Amino acid sequence: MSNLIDKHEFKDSAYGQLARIGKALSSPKRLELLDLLCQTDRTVEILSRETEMTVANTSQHLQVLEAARLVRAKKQGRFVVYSLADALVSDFFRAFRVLAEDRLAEIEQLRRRFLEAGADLDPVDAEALIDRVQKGEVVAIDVRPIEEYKTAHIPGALALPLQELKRRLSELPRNKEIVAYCRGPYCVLAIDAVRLLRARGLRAHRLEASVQDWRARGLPVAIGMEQSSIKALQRRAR
Amino acid sequence: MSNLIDKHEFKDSAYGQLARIGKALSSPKRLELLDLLCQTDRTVEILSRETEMTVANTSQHLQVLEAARLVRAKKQGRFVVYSLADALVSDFFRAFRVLAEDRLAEIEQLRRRFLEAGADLDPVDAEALIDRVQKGEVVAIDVRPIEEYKTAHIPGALALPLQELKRRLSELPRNKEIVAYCRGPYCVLAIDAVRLLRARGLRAHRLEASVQDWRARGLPVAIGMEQSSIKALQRRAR
DNA sequence: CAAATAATCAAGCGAATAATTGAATATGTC
DNA sequence: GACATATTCAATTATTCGCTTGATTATTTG
Repeated sequence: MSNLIDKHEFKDSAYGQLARIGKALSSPKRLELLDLLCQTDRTVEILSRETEMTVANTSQHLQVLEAARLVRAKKQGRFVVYSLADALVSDFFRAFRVLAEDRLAEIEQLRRRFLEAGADLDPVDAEALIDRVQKGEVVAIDVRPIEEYKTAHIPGALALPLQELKRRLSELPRNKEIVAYCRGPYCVLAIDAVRLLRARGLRAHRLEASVQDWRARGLPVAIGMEQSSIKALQRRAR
Repeated sequence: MSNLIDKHEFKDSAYGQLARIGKALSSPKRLELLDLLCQTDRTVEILSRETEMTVANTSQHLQVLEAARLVRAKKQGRFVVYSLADALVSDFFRAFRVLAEDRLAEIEQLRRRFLEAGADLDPVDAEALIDRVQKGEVVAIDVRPIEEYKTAHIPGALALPLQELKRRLSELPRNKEIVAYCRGPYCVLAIDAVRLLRARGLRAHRLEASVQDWRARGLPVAIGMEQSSIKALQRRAR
């Protein structure tokens, strides 16, 4: 009977365990890491570069997330690849974001202040997008790094990472509307892409939703590379 | 253009705002307060008594929750009544608890160690409960404080706060099965109730679900006082 | 208007946390 | 087996957090 615990211990440690998850979500940098891992798996070094932290610091934050069982570490050769512990975590993170945006008007204000310069980057209606892509009315481009595209992307979207966008402008039709998307509301890749495209005289818009938001609405998601993107790569290789 | 912000500021403060919610959820005591407020509104003093904290400390924690817009304070006379900012918060808290239980096996172990003494307090099948209550096969009792019962309870359940249980034992039929419920998995009221009833020779079981869990499953919820509970009160008044 | 009550504020202390730095541990390559 | 690379560990510092104590601000009651 030595391992019996009393009411207070029970309550305190039950809430204490819950708080472990809360603590993991209480640091901006950890949330950024989690958001990145929602897109695709990554090594410590890549994560440290993307979040602009030292490797040691990144490693420590990742260990906090791991202790809360939100992410998992897997050793591959001399790399350690971190990934979400479960798809449920991605869903939860989205719910967390929605709650936060709902509660904290400050986030919305921030976004507006940031977007002010680029005028309206008119968010696009998600439901209508797939049809218009299939009909060839618009070209959807995924401006995230290629690994994230491979993990999951919007069906019919062209893989066109922001870094390559300037060099590959000729691949885009000048007479069609272009819709760019990235990791979601806090990601600036699509915003940059739209600004660049508009500066070159193209009709570009931004889809604010991420692939995860897309999936959460019950819309289909594609994985791997698509023919159109492979062809584009081959054209460039020549 | 002075209020424009750059990418880094945007990203940092967006995640910073998110982290405010995370911080609010990172303290066991704050989670306990939130869990209590999911049941019903309360004044600072009552909350401080229920969580066994000083009033000043309770007040401070509540202000953190308020800053994260998870709860709302309303001055009523010389009391300040805190309540959930929104019903969404209750849903989110449940999702948070589910995620935590899913991730942290430690919580389940804790519960098992705690329940060991009382043997199995056989959790009851929620779906079947309503029918059995209506057919008169079982008596459901809500052992939370009466205010929480009034805010929301399982239809047909008798309001029988744990504190009054000992005195009002005679109201319970000795030949029927009794199902007690309280605030949910981390609440010990129903556990105590079942132990007491069993010690008196009654056939008692515990429903682990809270009213909120009940509602989340799409099952009906009643508010206010029910006839059966009012009659019981009147019988006692005579 | 004074007394009592409810809640908040302000100051202070010890513990926990985030980030830096440099060393240590694996792992793969020459 | 020496070396380079990826990651973690350990020690340090500045900051933040949780909690206590005592004073202060509202509001009701006598």
